[in-house]
Amino acid sequence: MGRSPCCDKVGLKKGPWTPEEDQKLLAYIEEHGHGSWRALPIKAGLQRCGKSCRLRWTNYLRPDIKRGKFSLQEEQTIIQLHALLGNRWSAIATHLPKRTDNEIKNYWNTHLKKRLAKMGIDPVTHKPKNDALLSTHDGQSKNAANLSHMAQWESARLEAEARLVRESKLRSHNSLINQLTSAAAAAAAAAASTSSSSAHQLLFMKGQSLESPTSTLTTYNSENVVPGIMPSSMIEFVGCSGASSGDHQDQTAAINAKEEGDVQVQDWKLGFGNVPSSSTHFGLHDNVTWTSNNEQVHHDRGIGSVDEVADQEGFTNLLLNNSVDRDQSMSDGGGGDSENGGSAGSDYYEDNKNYWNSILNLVNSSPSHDDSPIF
DNA sequence: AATGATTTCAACCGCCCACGT
DNA sequence: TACGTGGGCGGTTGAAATCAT
Repeated sequence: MGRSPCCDKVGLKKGPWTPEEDQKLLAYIEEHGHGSWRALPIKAGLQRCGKSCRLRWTNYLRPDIKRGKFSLQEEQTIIQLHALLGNRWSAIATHLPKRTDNEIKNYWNTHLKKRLAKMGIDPVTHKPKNDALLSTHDGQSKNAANLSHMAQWESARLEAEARLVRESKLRSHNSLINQLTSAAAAAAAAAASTSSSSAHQLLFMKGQSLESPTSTLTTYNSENVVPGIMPSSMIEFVGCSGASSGDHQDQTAAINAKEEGDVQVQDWKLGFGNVPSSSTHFGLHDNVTWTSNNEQVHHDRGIGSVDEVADQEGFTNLLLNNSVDRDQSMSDGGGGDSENGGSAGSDYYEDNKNYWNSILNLVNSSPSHDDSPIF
């Protein structure tokens, strides 16, 4: 049906905001709240359209915005949530308090996307570009069935969880939560009973809902489709709130990770099997302090070439690290082989477990309960 | 120091959805 | 049910900053 412009563009200012305009907007909102964005500019004495005012407020002037460099934890969260949610920046932003969707989007496009690409990971699908790596291990077929079941089950569950988080922000209907959870479980059980022959394909479920084995869940919302599932061993979410308190050494190891270093694909390949947990320690703690809110305070330091390498490795290894947060919640999936298992298949399975668990932790630790809007 | 290339990010644009009438 | 409106979202743009030569 088309849409009329949000405002009459004639005579309205565009482009960068001046400090005076910022001050007017801030003062007005602080006193009155934004109310109707369309009506706001006139009331506030601004020659801007309401949409521009809203954007300026939400992306820049809002007092609860954290600006500046993204921490490693934030980077990991973005990457994992992007694997889960795709380019749904606002949904991702709900898991990163004080960061705006616009900022996250920009950071993804300018930093993380390129970094993943350099690591040999397709930033769109979160699949390794050379996924032959995944199919040549002896003994892997033994785990394929379990993996596919687990992947399907978790995918279904994650869809429900992600949905749940969003819904809970809009309204707190516990009954809906129960419905979604049970629906996810039921659908997943049905999906698992029809597992295909290719665990590989199931693990890396494509972005289209038609290709998703969990598409049965879309009865309640088609947008829940998981757009891309990252190879599970690639990323271990170290800093999720449920298990982060003891991991500051690992976190600090890669803080200040220098962007666009020479990330070796070999690193990724290595990590796909076994990454020694000790490899994530670089002893850079001196340069970072942590607040009680788990936020980092960066101290100035020169980053020499050695540091750059170490930092980049830190980022890489934190992405690849599979040593943290062993979780028992998936005990029905893999027959109990431990992290000490030597076979590539076992590691592969274990890594999947960790990846899914980390995302579950991430979703479960959603900040949705404490980030109420100011206005 | 000058210049061109590249990167960053604030801001805009157009589309979509929810809601009211 | 159809339509109008407001708000939100994701993609894109372009000026400014930074880097490389």
